[in-house]
Amino acid sequence: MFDIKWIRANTEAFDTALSRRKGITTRSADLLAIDDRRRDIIVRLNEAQEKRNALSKQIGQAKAQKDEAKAAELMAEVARLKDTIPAGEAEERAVELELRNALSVLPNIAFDDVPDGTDEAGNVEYFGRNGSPETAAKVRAPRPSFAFAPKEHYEVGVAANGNMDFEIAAKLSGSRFVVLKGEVARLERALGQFMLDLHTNEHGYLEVQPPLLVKDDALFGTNQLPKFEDDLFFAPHGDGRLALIPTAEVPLTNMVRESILSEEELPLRLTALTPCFRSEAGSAGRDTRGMLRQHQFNKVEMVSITTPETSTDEHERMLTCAETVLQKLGLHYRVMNLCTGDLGFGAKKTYDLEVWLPGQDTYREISSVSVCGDFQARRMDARYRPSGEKQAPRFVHTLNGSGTAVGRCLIAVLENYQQEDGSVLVPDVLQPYMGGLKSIGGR
RNA sequence: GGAGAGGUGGCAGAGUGGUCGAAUGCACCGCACUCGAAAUGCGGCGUGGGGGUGACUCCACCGUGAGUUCGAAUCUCACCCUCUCCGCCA
Repeated sequence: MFDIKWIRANTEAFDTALSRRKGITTRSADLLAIDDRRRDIIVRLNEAQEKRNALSKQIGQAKAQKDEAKAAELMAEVARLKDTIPAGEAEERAVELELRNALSVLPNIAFDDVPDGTDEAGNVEYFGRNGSPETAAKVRAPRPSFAFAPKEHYEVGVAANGNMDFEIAAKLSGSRFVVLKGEVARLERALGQFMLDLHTNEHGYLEVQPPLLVKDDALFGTNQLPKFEDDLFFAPHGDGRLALIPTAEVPLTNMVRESILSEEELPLRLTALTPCFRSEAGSAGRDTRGMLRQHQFNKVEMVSITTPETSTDEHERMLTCAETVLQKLGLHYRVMNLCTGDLGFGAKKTYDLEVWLPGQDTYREISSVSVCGDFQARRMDARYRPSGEKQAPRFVHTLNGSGTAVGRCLIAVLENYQQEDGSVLVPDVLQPYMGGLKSIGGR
């Protein structure tokens, strides 16, 4: 969410930046008109309150001096303000809500180095700071070659023979659910454990087990509300409701909401392995086969809370953390710098990791790493106090990234490591998590 | 679910109708003392929003929301949360 004062001081920059965003017609003038009304109301209200306060103080003094006549006279004077103050307060609340509502539906503005574009076709491949296709090729696994036609993940023998069961899942829960069994279930677990261990042991993230049900306020903080309510599952609770988290970004990021951290605590790096729940409204017909797009999936999430000065560096660092997962798994992938048309609501810049799926003969998103600036911090009221000289609190910057989507990573392993006989080789780094198994689904 | 206690500034903790945005302690910052540090002394130190070129000034905020009152941290009501005990339970 934007700072109206900043908009007022930077109308042109704001309008130019916002016009890069798809389908947004709001401009600074619309917002400043609301703010002008707000200020008018505040000025009038404050004057009335000041008068009331001054008179009330005099009443107290008059009563202390036992001057009842004067007190009565003053009370009559205050009485004339009686209606204007509550009315003014109601007006102020209304216009402040109006401004907040107008601001809260506006997407973040993109960094200058985010490419323009209307959809994913406008995304630009990224090879890291000072990177190139050559430097990337040194650390990334090459695209695998097959002596046979590689199958899609749900067709690979070890999965197709009942260990990835969509029929049973449909009986339990309907479409877009899956039941994993046996070695495939274990592989899913191994992937999650591997990623979590990597980020906690080598990347400095703190492991967190957050609630999977959250309040509306938390969802507002990380931009799911008010605009993306349809993507969520809700559970009734008391007179209200709780939402099943669509990503651990929600609880992890909101852990700092309504607080003032000390600068020494930053950067705060949090990670969690959780199920994620998405209703996938509007995705009817997309990716209906296999477990690419499910209502429930596991994901390892990384969240960083930083100072404004360090957030862009942290973004590159977080990208590297996510890439390391795929590098260690020996999976081929590419990184895309998302264009303005594909950028998420709260992001200033996003890198997508797209893993190679030989069965689909295409790249598919497996991780999304975003820097949000102070956009979410304003919504959450999450600040930090700079160290050193006495300084006012400032909003933190927030970042989030998948490290990575476990379900999709399972797909990638099945497709990339499949053998002609339907078995799947276990990547070296996963073998300790698989009791030393080098292959699954073999005879 | 039942009973009781409580929610005040970064933390602890006073404050039960007016001069309280709020004592005191800790933490923090500055200065003094010191070779330096500790200790000590002095001073400073909440957040947000208006107005003013500025010095400055006004308003709001003591869990949240309503209410009583000329005036509410303080009184009333509802709700939320935390803690203790009991019950139930993975």
